[in-house]
Amino acid sequence: MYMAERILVVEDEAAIREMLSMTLTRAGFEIMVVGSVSQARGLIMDRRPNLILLDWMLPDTSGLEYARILKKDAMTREIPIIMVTARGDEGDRVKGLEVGADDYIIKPFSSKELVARIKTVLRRGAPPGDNHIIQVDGMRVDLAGHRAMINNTILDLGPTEFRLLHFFITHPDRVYSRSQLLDQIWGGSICIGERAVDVHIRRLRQALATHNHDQYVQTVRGTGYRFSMLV
Amino acid sequence: MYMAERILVVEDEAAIREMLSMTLTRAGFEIMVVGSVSQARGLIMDRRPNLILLDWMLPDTSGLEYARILKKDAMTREIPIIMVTARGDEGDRVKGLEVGADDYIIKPFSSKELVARIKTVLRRGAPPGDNHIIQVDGMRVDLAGHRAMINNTILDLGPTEFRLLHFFITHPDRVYSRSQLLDQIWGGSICIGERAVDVHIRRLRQALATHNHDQYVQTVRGTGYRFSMLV
DNA sequence: CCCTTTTGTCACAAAAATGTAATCGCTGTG
DNA sequence: CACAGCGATTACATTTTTGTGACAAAAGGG
Repeated sequence: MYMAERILVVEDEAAIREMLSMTLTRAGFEIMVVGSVSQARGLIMDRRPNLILLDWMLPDTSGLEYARILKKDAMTREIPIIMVTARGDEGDRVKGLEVGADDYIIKPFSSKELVARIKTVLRRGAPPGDNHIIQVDGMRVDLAGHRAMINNTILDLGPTEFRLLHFFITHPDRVYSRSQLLDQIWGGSICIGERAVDVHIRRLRQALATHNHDQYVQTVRGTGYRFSMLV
Repeated sequence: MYMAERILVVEDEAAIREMLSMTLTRAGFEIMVVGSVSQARGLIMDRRPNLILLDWMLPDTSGLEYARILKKDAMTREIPIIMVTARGDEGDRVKGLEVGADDYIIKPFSSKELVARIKTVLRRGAPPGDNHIIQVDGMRVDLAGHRAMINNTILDLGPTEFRLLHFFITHPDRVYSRSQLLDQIWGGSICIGERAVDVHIRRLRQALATHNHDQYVQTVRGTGYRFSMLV
């Protein structure tokens, strides 16, 4: 099962927005489009994108500023950013890259070029050397190494269980319904019975249980599941 | 007292030069910037750098050629080199590594990535007198001699397997997708089926298995492969 | 130009992951 | 206590992904 990469487009010009959504959808990406940084903030926490296409000029905060914020927050640092700029000014490009953007593209651009760059950046992944490891109470999730550990013992997880644990550990203390989890972990546009979530929750619990950490995955009757350190 | 590492940047594009000097200075390096190989020659004797950042395309001598010269001269052989290549030159990177470059980075790159790579290469720093041999847990990869050994026994590897092992051993504990490996080891602009990676992984494993070191090459289902000392 | 080595592809085998459905078990309610 | 509602568990068929061996094309080396 191929899972589409999710791209967040932050762009205020309606015409460009339209063009982008058509191009990217046709290229097989799942896209979310917003017109301002404030809208982006809300979305990004709930539906973490694999890449952000960020316009330089925006109505509220400037794209540059937002990129800086994103790259400062450990939560979002890993998400690659492509800046979209109207000017060909080299100075802008330098500033953009300096803030931590991964690439930039100058308007007007061909859709082919855009898609090519997006694919390159996605494939490149995070730079080597900075192993962004999330660690909570003896539990570690290493996204780059695609490994989960408890007290230095490697946890044996299937792909879906790994994604589930990663999602949970980055979104603790909050209940998610089965359909929300399907959206988040399986991707937006799939059709799977909700009960499948139960099964994967169980598989995750089983893996955690070997180290007596299964109490962190909690059932909220009638609502869904929650990951929390508090018992 | 800590002495800043000195980096020589050889780059002809003014914009990139500017970005590099700002980035590297802020990262705490002492930097020297020149625009051509001939300028570099003069400087390098007077003020020996700890690392050279070398553009692939230069006005006089090509970066590749200069790297070869540097690596041939006993005086400069120990200085690590990072090649900077433009998108599209990717196919040639193999040559860069073979000539003795320690790493390469593709334009455009984020400043974060660059700094991370520089630090990695500097940390790796070859002990004096040692002809660039990377050694981990009884495994040795001798880039100059194009040989790999385990416990003083020479491993019989094909060229591709050698590059694969070299890449893995210098980038451990991190999963790489098949397409990333194709990029890194074969070069970006080639068209090869992704499954070719499987085959070479297998050949590498076979070679390592004769010394019971094959468990280090690990499959991460649905994602790619990883080299790690941790089982 | 012949011979050897290296490479990439393919087809099939093997293994692992996944989603479903049937069943079991708990909990609260009337 | 029977029942309904909901989650837990299990088994299993299916699908997806990887491993493996054979093979022919390509690349080098004499």
